[in-house]
Amino acid sequence: MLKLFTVTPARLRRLKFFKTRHHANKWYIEAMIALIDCNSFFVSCEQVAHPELKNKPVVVFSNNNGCIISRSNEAKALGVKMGEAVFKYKHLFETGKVIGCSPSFSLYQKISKQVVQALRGFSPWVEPYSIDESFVRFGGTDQASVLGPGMRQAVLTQTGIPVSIGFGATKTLAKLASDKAKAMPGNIMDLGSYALSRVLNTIPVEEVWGIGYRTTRWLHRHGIETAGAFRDADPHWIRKKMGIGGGRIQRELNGQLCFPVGISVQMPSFYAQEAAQKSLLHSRSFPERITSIPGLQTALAENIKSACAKLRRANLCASEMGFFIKTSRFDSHYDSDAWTYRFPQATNNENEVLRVMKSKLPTLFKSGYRYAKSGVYFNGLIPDSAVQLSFFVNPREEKERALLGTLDHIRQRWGRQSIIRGSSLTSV
DNA sequence: TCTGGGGTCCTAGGACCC
DNA sequence: TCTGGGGTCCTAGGACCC
Repeated sequence: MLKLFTVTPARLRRLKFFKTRHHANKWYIEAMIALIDCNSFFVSCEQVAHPELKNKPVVVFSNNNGCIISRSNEAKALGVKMGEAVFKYKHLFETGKVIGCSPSFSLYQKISKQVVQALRGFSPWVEPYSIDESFVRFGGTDQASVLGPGMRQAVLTQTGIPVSIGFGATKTLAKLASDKAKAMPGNIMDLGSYALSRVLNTIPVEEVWGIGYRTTRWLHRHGIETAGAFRDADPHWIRKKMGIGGGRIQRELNGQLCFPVGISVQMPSFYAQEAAQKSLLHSRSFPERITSIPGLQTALAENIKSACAKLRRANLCASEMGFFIKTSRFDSHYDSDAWTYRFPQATNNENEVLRVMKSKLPTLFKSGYRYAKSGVYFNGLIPDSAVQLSFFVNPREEKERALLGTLDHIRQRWGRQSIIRGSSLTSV
């Protein structure tokens, strides 16, 4: 229930679409929120593209085929765990008991958009939350028992992707419901229609959206083990100890809407046109450890080129950049160093970024360290049309801009390695 | 000697999410 | 031997201003 405003009779007539109720001298508008969660999304996408993989134990690997990021039900049944290193299941892959796929993120993004499109047929309020999840808002008079199977069928026919759907009065409750839905027949769960208090008392508090590892440990120390116990804890104490975020989660568990649909907490970057993206990061683990400055420089140059290409594709410029190098947290000495730099003028020109990186890298580098990963990030993103041209425009600037646009074009058409700079060959 | 009470903006780091 | 990549939000503390 969403406490919006004092409801006058005139407003009430306009809001007939929603169910309203009166409680403790306040009017509430009842909304119903659904969270649609694609089942084993990356694997399901691979099965759409390669139907012969259906009903088989299949997993999708991360970049470098390092760890497992998606599993089919058959693979789960064989004991393959989410996020685990691939080498731990070497025997399963070598004997052909489990099929492993390298990831194709552009395929996943394409199908993700199709899923969102299918959902838009049911409500104007669809908020993509992650690559495989969307929130959808309905009016209080809509029936979950009708909408659930309808949406599930529509997504399946239009995209081939099976989904689980959870309904609740708030995003937090809908999220919990969708977790439960995975184990329900039909993959649909309506927490609004259940005896909510009893269900919440059976759910471990760490399963609540926004309660992570640190908070869970802290809550346990204070004897709060379940979602129900968290909901019933003293609100002032929660607000004081956990901040504004904790207070919101608690209120949402009580059915009071704090995270409206449409205002995204987090939005996948490829939906950036729907909500301005604020930062952009590109990072990669190395196939082998790197121990020299030239090696790191080559890796960072790759990071920078990819990140700048992303910026230009999105017609964005960055006000600030940063880069980092780190060792592996599985090695004996974990170490991470980063440096940020504010541009005199927002840019997406990789040559400028490269210059900054090359000049600063030697001061970050520590000899004797075995580096495992590098990355570059951009903050303060603004549309490139909004970049204020400096009074003293570098005449080279315009030429470089044109050249980069041409390079982007060629790489898009003939592949990333089709054209490279002579200078990038010498830096290895 | 005694030394107010706001406000804003920025940044680094923590926590969490998928 | 081998362990992903990409995001957001909130808070505390410092600088600065009147």
